[in-house]
Amino acid sequence: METPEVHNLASDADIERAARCLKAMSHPLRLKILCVLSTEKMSVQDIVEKVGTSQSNISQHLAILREKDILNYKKDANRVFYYIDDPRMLKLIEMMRLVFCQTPTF
Amino acid sequence: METPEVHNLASDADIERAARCLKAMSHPLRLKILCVLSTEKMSVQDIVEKVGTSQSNISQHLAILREKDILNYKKDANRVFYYIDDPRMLKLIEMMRLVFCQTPTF
DNA sequence: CCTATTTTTTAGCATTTACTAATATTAGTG
DNA sequence: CACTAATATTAGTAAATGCTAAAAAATAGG
Repeated sequence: METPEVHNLASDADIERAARCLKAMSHPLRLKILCVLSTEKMSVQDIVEKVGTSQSNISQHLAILREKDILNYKKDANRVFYYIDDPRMLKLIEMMRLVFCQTPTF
Repeated sequence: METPEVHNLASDADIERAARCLKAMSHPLRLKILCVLSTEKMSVQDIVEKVGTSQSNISQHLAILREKDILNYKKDANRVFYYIDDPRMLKLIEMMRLVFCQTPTF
């Protein structure tokens, strides 16, 4: 009996946090946004063009990522530039690429 | 539109696949199930005890993970043992642990 | 067969999600 | 100020999700 409970995402708090983050990443458009932003800071308009859906839709997805602290942003005059601040998030995205793309993985 | 576009989860197909997988992992109970199974094969009953919700609920979550090919299973008499088959999935879970737990982040 | 145990499936319902269309806000420009 | 461009917000609606409770399958043992 593991009394001290080791289910290796240590605590339930960790689990909740991770699940919330995964959920935020688990929509195709949001994942694509993250991929696009993993290499460069970008304005909403640019994201709209790269990702391809309505401006309103992108904005709503950006809001979700923003609220979950997955994206950060900086206003510049008329425009808003979004970017990924947290190195852990970058690492995670890189990991996804490793796992989900045409990869020999090991 | 799709110019030779590198948004680094290579294709939209990759994105869809990754998003579907992430979505499957993005529920606290399912994530906990995955964590628990990342070290050992386990019967449904054992998972119920480790994870903690109704048996029916666990079974439904297992079905979701199974249908997305995230979990594999083996029947043994009365019982069904679930396990993670894909080494990429194991790698991903390990990654989550690195990113979401008491982490040095790098 | 009858029964007990383990697991899956189903039904019903409340909640959340995602989208479109329309409107509002913010900032720059003439 | 009026006008335009960029972004955010709101409202409405259709679909998906997650849960509980109840019923069904599957398997083993007497």
